[in-house]
Amino acid sequence: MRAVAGELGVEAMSLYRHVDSKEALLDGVAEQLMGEIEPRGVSSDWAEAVRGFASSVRGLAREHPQAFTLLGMRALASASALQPVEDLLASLRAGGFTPARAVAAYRAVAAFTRGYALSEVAGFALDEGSLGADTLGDRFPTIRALSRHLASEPNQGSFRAGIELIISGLSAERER
Amino acid sequence: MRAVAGELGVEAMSLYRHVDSKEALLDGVAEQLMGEIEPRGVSSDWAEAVRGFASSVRGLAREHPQAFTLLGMRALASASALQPVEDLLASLRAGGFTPARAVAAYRAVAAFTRGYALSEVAGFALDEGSLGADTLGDRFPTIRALSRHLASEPNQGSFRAGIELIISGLSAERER
DNA sequence: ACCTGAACACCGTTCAAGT
DNA sequence: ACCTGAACACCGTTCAAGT
Repeated sequence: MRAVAGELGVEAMSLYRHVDSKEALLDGVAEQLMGEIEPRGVSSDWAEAVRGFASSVRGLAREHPQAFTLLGMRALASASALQPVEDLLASLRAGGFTPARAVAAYRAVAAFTRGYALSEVAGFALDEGSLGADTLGDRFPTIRALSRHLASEPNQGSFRAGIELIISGLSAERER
Repeated sequence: MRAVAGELGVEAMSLYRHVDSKEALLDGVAEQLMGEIEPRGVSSDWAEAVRGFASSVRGLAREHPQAFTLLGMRALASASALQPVEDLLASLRAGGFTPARAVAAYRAVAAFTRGYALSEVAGFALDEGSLGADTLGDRFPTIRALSRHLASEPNQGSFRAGIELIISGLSAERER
């Protein structure tokens, strides 16, 4: 609070005229962050809407890695934070998903995206350097054998592959 | 630190004999938490290994919701935290995934699981009560229409559905 | 209405000193 | 080797008082 106030050229106590507590202020930051996602409207292609939602959220994480952490364990319910959710759900419904399946699809996409973005911000950190190579070889032969792949930069590819996996699963489900 | 020390019947400064800082202590808690997952060994059924990994991690979140938050933004690399990862990767390799595809599959599963568990701990909070019903109806018609489904308790079903989606996507990919 | 001084009850951490 | 007293430089927050 003191730092924020300092940035505004004011004393810490002044902030309490405008927010109830530090936690409420951080809630506001998180909502503001989600509000940065530019609305895409309802897409006629549900898979494209999934890709758009996911890459928008990941973009937030890359632009504001510190603040993104706040989204990790907060349930947002402000108007600005809900627009992207509305658009995605509407696209899924328009794409032929039943209400129950649209919600399930949304949750799967949101969970993957949130988890991936947080992992990326934290650093995946399974490269060979971060462990004693000896115990690694003995106890974790597979991790050792795959260390080259695990160490590769968390890149666009690995993220895209994940959402395509989910989209592929959703397509299969939709056809049944 | 003062609270932890109190729990141990000791003064706060004593802890610094054993840990470098509060952050290091929290790293230790996170690693201990992951270490609570009982090893399942290498499964001959990769899909079953995916289900086991995912439900183990989610079980952690439900048993220790507060501590689980620590996993949200930490990259773990301790031996105890790596055993479940080793087992899953080994099962995927044994199941016929190439090194690159096994790593991609692991990342997708881990990201979804982490994201879902964190959302569940935070509370999904998209029920009708958490928003002014008026603005909801006007600006977010789809959320409003789906509010009954969105409000439903984050249950076993919604989680299972998500991993089955990923497993289904992985199966399709594996066959290509 | 908005800001501030002074104060309260805390933090994590260091360091010299104790046993 | 392990613990502690005292102290430092901080926190978030309240409240009466200022303009």
